[in-house]
Amino acid sequence: MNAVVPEPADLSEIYKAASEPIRVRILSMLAHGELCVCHLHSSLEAPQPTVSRHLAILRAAGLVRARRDGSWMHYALTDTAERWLAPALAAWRSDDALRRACCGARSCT
Amino acid sequence: MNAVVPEPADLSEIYKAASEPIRVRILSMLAHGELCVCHLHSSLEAPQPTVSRHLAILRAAGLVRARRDGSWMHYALTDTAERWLAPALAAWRSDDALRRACCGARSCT
DNA sequence: GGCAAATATTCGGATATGCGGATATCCATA
DNA sequence: TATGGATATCCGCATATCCGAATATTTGCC
Repeated sequence: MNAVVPEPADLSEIYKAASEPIRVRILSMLAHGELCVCHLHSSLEAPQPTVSRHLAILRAAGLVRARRDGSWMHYALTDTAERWLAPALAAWRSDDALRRACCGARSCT
Repeated sequence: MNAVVPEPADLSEIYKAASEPIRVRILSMLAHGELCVCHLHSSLEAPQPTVSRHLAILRAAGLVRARRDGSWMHYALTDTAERWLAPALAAWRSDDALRRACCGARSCT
């Protein structure tokens, strides 16, 4: 039920969706490429419902899309996010140390 | 008392400050260059206290700086805004029709 | 000093947002 | 069909945000 990715009507809606620390970290991680929720969940060290809720907000804003693969959901940036946010996220990432933590010995892709 | 422009600690704080339609329009107009409040006020067709409050939010986030010139206050983007937002604002502006309305016969710079 | 224009701040109420915890749903496998 | 892992949604509460209206502050000028 999420085939159609809405295009935000206003740049402020894009920024509102990105205006939360966990959501910026999610977007920043996804700027590397597609990731499954368990990846995000363990890397962010945030409760799973919290991560899921933030992903839903990003999805509703048209910034990420979901792809089901068995029981896993893989999330990736949409073209909208690539266009309006990815340049800043890429520049931001280099100042940051987010992406070191990852899901360790987990078996998810 | 606003000489020191704070550097936001997190990209999400920048986006939060930009996550409101009027504030995006203000930032977009300032991307052309410095403007006085009366300019913004009449162009936006928003009440003056509303504009002033949004400018204070942008100032607290380190996205704009103020310069006094007589009774007028001129606002401009900071380097932070130029770096993290201006490219998107410039691209967005071309899709938009904001900057047509201006203060008409007003005498302010 | 007193006035008027430009700008900023405060106050109160309506609305929105984020979070933790509990629970529901979806899917693969036995 | 039953079970367990992965993910999503619902509920209730605390907090944050926005707006309009009123008021305060700053500045230039007489």
